[in-house]
Amino acid sequence: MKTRPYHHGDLRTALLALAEQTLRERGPGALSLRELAREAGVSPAAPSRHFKSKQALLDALGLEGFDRLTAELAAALERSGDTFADRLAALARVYLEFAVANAALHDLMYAYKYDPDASDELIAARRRLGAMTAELIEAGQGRGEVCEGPVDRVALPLTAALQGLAALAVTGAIPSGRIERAADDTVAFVLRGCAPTGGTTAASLP
Amino acid sequence: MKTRPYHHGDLRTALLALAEQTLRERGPGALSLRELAREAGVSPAAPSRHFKSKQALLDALGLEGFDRLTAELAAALERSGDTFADRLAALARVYLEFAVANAALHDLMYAYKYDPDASDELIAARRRLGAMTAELIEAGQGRGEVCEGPVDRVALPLTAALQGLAALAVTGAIPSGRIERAADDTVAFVLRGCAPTGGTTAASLP
DNA sequence: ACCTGAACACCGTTCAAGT
DNA sequence: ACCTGAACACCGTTCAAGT
Repeated sequence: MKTRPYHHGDLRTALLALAEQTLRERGPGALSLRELAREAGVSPAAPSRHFKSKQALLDALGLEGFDRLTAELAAALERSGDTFADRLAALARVYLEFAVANAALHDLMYAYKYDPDASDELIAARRRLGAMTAELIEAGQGRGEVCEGPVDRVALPLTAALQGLAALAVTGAIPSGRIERAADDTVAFVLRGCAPTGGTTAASLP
Repeated sequence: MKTRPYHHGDLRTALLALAEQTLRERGPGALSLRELAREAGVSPAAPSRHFKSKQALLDALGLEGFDRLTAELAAALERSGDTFADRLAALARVYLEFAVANAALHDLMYAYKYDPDASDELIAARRRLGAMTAELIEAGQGRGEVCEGPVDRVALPLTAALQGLAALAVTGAIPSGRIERAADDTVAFVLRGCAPTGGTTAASLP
């Protein structure tokens, strides 16, 4: 007779998977540690062995999100062309897709604002993502397709535009049928913003 | 002898004020209807006469935030110069200031994503804010300082950049000492993005 | 090492009853 | 109309005890 073993097997992973499902299907307000434990067939106190608090579980979930997003972006850049315009378009497309397809998770990833001692790992993951766009811009500067100057002065507005676009899409400010065009418009907008001064735009370079 | 009257006087207003204070001082996670009631010197059931649920109180708070922000922006535009560059800079400055000074409230304003039946008033308030930037852009087009075309195709990227900038500032991605320069950079970035095609930028017009 | 059972101090919401 | 008191069905977290 197949009886439940005393040990779950991999409760930590199971809890994370269940949490992500709940997040996706019923939003962050519906996420309860006790309910997760029930769904995993385990006592209310069991999760505390793997996550010292509910916030710790949320942090772990957010970290997973950053890792997945970073991997998807890296893969997309791998496949993309060499011009700054091509690479920016690829980045924007994948980022927006991720944010829309994982709206609640994407929210969580940037919601460590009120965490008393925000998880260091989470901040590090975010920094890794930031490093990707910095590399993108430096390469663009090397090709003469992006205006010169400290990377941050371009990276910040660029990141703001992309993240803001994702926020608009997720909150429904953009009708879902027009998300792709909004993305194209934003990429064109950002390209003009990044263009070398006093000359042609990056998009019009050979 | 001064004894507490049976009626509070203006419980609704008192609850909203207490809620905003808690939000500001201890973040959204610390917001409890019961605690608010305690602080107002009233029974746990009393708030339900004024807000049919906790979410309804949050919606009312968000609505208040939109009203205040809209008023501040309108006042700033009133005082500002006539060029698109001037008006955009004024808008950006005030918006960013508001977001940073009211971080938790600003968050709340855009957090109706998972509200089952998102408050219509809240959506309307947001639309009013959107109308302000649309007017800004149309005026800029009228002066030949913004590229032609459907307003949305400029308004969306512009809004994305400003909202994204606010998000970066609030989450601490921008060191608080460099927020003002980041704002200036973003305004310059947006100006280039909005500029009439094939010509000088809006910033360089007389 | 991993989990249970029971307890503690909280929640939001509802509803009869009071003023 | 506005509020109280008491109840209901939940929470997150802790801690001795079990396997």
